[in-house]
Amino acid sequence: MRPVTIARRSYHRASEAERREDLIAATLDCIAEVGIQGATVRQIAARAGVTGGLIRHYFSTKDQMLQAAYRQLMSGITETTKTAAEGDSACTRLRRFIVANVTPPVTDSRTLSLWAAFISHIPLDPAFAAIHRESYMSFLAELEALLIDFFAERNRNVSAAEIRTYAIALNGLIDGLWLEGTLAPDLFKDQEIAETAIMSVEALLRLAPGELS
Amino acid sequence: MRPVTIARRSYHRASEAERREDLIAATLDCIAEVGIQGATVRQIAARAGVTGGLIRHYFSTKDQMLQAAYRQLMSGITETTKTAAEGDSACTRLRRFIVANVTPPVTDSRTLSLWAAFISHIPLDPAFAAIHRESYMSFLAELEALLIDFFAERNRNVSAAEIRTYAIALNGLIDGLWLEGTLAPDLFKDQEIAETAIMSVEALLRLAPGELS
DNA sequence: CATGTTATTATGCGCATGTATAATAACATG
DNA sequence: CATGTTATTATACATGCGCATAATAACATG
Repeated sequence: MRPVTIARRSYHRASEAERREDLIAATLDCIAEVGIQGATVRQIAARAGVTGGLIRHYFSTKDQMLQAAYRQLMSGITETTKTAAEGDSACTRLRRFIVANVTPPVTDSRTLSLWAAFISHIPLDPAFAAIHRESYMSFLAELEALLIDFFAERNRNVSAAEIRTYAIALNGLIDGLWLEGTLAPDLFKDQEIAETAIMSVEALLRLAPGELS
Repeated sequence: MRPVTIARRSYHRASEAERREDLIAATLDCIAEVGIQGATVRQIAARAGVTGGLIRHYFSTKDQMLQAAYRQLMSGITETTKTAAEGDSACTRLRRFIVANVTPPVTDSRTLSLWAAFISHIPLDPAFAAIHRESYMSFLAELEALLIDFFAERNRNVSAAEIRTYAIALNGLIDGLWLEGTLAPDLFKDQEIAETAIMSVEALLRLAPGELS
């Protein structure tokens, strides 16, 4: 046999940060499109434009890559809603925060599919449970801060314990409406979920109807 | 070679109904314990006490078995809470229904893990979406019936549209509290979730504090 | 421009997967 | 008690999986 030169793919050496980002993005894309079962190392690598072996260079195991993807998903959601919650008055900020959580781009079937896939791993793997806990507590803290400002603005005296209870209830309501509104959007009229959210929060906080609008 | 008699497992011929039930139960057990990734045909069969090949005798594909399992999971939950919602007055029935939804055995990490695993398949597979829709609408109908009775009992006139809005909001709240209370039970004091649920529903329905207890 | 480092490709291994098919044990029926 | 039906076991097959390792192309450095 004479020596044969085997053609080899040319490639680009990326920085660690951007390669990791690409791999995580590809992981999320894969899970969203073909489920966590179909999100194989090879598929993810293909979607990221690299070959399978590279993954082990950035993540010691596939599971660790999944955890990184979960972390990024949740911090992305938190970021989006936090950005939406801006405005002059505390009332406006609270309203915008609520609406943002039950409106696109947060109500998106891709996001939901990803969220659920990771949620189902929480009882099986402590690492996923820790990530959930962190993002849940951060969400709760954000909500509590908004509520404190809101009540201060109205000179209504509310104890820390009450704030916490309100935050838990509001978070539950928002989560549930987000879930159902995203899972079966055609069951609801346009804006129905957002309007229901606002009306319900007014009631939950014992405000007068329309006080939040 | 002389003829060899190969030993073969002895077995019991079960009725179609009970075998299907066993297989579905084994499927749910498997998903809950090792996730949807680990729930392989062989593992499920082993847990049901049969060999792998049998599954194809009852389900034409693994996916169809998963769908059957999802259907059974949801109808089980619906059944449990419906049974809990009994009592003399509509007020009692409504209160018990709410509490049942955020209290064991419904708040159970096994149930949650199963629920989430299936939810994540909804955007990927219309068959799962149909099952979700059916169970959601049945839940909503149950809630609306309870609310109609409740308002009738108090001679409070509420339109059908308002009933629907209330049901959507209550369902969201219940779902969300169930979710968070089950995912991280240690974050909450004993009964905190159930008490928050009752207080919140009172507020949502614009009742006086304590009116539901 | 030569050299060393390493990010990336390429390839292989052992094993598990879902499904198809043939043999057979269990039971129903007459 | 003989016979036919079929639920169940057993086995095989092609494929894909996660992970390990060796070769190499790309780039940084002097």
